[in-house]
Amino acid sequence: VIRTMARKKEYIEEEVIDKAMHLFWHNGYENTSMKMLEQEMGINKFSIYSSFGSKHGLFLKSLKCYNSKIKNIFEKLKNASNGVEDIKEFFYDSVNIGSQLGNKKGCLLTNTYNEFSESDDVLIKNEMNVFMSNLKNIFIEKLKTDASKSEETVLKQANFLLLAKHGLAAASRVNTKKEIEDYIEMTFKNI
Amino acid sequence: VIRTMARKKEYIEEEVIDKAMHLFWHNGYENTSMKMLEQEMGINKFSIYSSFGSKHGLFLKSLKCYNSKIKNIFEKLKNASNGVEDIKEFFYDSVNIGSQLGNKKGCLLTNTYNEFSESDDVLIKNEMNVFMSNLKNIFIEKLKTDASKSEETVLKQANFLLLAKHGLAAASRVNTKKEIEDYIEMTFKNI
DNA sequence: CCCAAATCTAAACGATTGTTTAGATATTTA
DNA sequence: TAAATATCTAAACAATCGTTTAGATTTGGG
Repeated sequence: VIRTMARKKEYIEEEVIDKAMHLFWHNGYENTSMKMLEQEMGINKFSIYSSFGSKHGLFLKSLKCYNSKIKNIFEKLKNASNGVEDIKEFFYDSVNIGSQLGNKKGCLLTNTYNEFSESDDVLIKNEMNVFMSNLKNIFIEKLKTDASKSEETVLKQANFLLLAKHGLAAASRVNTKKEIEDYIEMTFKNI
Repeated sequence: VIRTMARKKEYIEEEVIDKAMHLFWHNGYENTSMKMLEQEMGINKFSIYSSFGSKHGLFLKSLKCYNSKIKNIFEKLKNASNGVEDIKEFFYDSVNIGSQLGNKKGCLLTNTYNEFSESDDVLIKNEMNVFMSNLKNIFIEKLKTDASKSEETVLKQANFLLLAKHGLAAASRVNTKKEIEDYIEMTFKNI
């Protein structure tokens, strides 16, 4: 005899993941406790564990949630056709999306990259590396649209932009909008 | 009757602070436990508390220890006289000092800045702000040696370099030496 | 209508956090 | 040498960490 659904969940998983994601974004992984997650998500520990298995599982789900939030600015960059100028706009989009999604600073992925840089968490480090190499490939593709650049130049500039993007995300947590704009403008002067 | 020294300390404070500093540098504040500090410093909790009051106090001492370690590359920058070229060398010195002092990545002050960016720890945030504004002032002074730059340009470039330095320290934790060198070279191309 | 199953609340779990304390040990001075 | 005191070891402290469990509550199918 197959029995189906009994009692229904009183929350929507996507909604509570979104709330958890914002908390991790603001505090980082280690400085976000289950107690804080209970309060922010509006459900208790039992529900969190039955839905996501562990704090770590919830964090991975939050990273995927963040990825889907920023997907459109990646798509925008991919589909654009003005080369370097599009990358510059991508930089602006990247720092602006934080204020759009609840006035958060920096980038959750970059924050995570930094927090876990000395860790040996394979799952998360892999997630980070995929993100980084994807971004680098997009940069390369965009830079290649300028046929006058040698392949060596393209690679060098892609590396430069990758570090600049990483640094910008880190710095944007503690610097003003004006300073950030100046930084982006100066960065692309060199390309 | 005034009584003086009884039993002697079996450790030198400066030495154990140095070891604590390296541990904080590697793991950050929150991810360094008293247990780890006991092992690394080679003394037990009682001694740590009697010498430094608290984990927080020990961390502040570690920051000061780090400051004294990097003091000479700051002095070198101040006393040099080739303008922007000196700042560039300062960037190289900054990333190299980590490998000199025990193969550590990034900069303890920048790591701390990032870890405490959303905290309300006044003492530490103040320490960070002093460091940042000092650095900015040095940049300004160096940039001013080129009389052809307007004051506005000097300020803009100083801001740019400050963020670039911050970003470099963050990125240097996860990037290769080659990528970092490329980044520095590109950064100073148009300054 | 009743029983099985899923979800809820709320308490307890052992481990670890930073911090404190009790008592043994060593050193100095009178 | 004896009394005073600073430093040592090692255990205990309360609070919090992430995780699990026991039991009440709701739901749906037979």
